[in-house]
Amino acid sequence: MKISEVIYSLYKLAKVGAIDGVNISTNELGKLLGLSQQSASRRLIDLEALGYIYREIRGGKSYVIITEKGYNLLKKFYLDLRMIFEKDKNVLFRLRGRVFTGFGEGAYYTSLPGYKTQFVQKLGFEPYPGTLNLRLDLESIKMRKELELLDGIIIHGFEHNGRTYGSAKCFKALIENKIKGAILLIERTHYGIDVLEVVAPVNLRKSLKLKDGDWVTVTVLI
Amino acid sequence: MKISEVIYSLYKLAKVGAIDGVNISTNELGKLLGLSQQSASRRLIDLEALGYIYREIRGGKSYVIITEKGYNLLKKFYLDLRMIFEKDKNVLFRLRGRVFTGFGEGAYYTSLPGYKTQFVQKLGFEPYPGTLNLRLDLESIKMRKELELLDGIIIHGFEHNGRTYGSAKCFKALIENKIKGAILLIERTHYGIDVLEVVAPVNLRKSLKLKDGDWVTVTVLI
DNA sequence: ATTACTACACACCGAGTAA
DNA sequence: TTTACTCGGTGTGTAGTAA
Repeated sequence: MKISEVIYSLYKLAKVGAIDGVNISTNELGKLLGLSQQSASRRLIDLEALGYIYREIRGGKSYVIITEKGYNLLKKFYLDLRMIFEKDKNVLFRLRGRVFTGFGEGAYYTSLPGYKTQFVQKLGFEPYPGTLNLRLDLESIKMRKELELLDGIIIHGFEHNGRTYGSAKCFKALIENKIKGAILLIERTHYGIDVLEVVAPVNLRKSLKLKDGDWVTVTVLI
Repeated sequence: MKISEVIYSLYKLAKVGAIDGVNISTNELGKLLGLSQQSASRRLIDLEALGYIYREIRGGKSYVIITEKGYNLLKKFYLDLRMIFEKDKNVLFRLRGRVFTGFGEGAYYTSLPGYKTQFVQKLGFEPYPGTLNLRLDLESIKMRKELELLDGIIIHGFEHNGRTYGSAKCFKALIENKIKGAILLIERTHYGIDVLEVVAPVNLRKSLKLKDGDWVTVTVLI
């Protein structure tokens, strides 16, 4: 059996739920694969013999579940295709969260020369003293976790008068499709992973007329 | 030629750069595909005849570039796999666009019984008569193009009094993280691809206090 | 070195059919 | 209804070879 047929069959099976297990007749499968009932039956037999699926008869129909071997084969294809299609695209996340008032320390940190000079040099703007705090929605928290894994712009920590100041990872971002700024993933933050801190050259609260509870969209540019 | 072979061949070709164009001998391609030189040669001839690749001889070798038809086929395969593997992330895309006033025909179409009953049945709500028109930003237009390739919820066209009404593809969506509705990709629309039409059970302009030029974020859900 | 034709072999598909 | 066997036709791959 050709590898292309294995992949195509696993793909069609996965599409109807065979990763978690699916009850399907060979007739139905045949239609999905563009084959006769007889050929679909043989296809299942072959896939099972090769270890790509597990199969049994349940209620007269075939119950099919893709094995780990089959899952890994299909996933490798998926990841290859992702490389192909997402390679030279500005990978983009769009996070969304509600404004809230934080501890007010953002203003202190962003005005420290040890950080400020790095911001100017690496982000191209002098940050307005203070960060905009957003409490992210569920999907944005997932995206934030992916951002943690990515290489961003590193703002290095430093030591001053015996006190250490932690480092942060930044990504350039567009706030509300209007204002260029950056998001900060701060190493040692007092906030949880559901909080995102945003900096910009201007006072975001004022410029965008924001008040606590307002939703803000941040487009991360990579 | 079987579709599975077409996809597999395009995948291997894309992997070595055939989306942008690649110089490859039939011998090399044969090795990639697990075929003889002769079969690889025939494979290229067949793919070209079917319109999936463009091909010419350059410097003694075959220069191969995947056509739009081939690209779309492979991309659909990729997006399907993404749906399969990323289904636990239930956000597909986050589109963003500015409100504008359209021709006002949305109200007419959404109130037609031929469409309305399908909306209720397939989307689970009766649409407020009228659509919200959004002019998308650049990144959202790219996302919209990807949505065109995906399987969505199909609203079928129909004929009434000798006039035909086109079909549309829908995706459930969350507008401004607040209101459940759907986006419409209309088959025969008067607008360009930079326009997205949004429906919801309520008057979105009123509920979200929107006016022309306001930015709106639409989260497309699986 | 290339591509790609012709000829032939065989793997694969579907019809018929059994269970 | 199912699944899945046998068997015959054919699509697809390869070898040989030309250009």
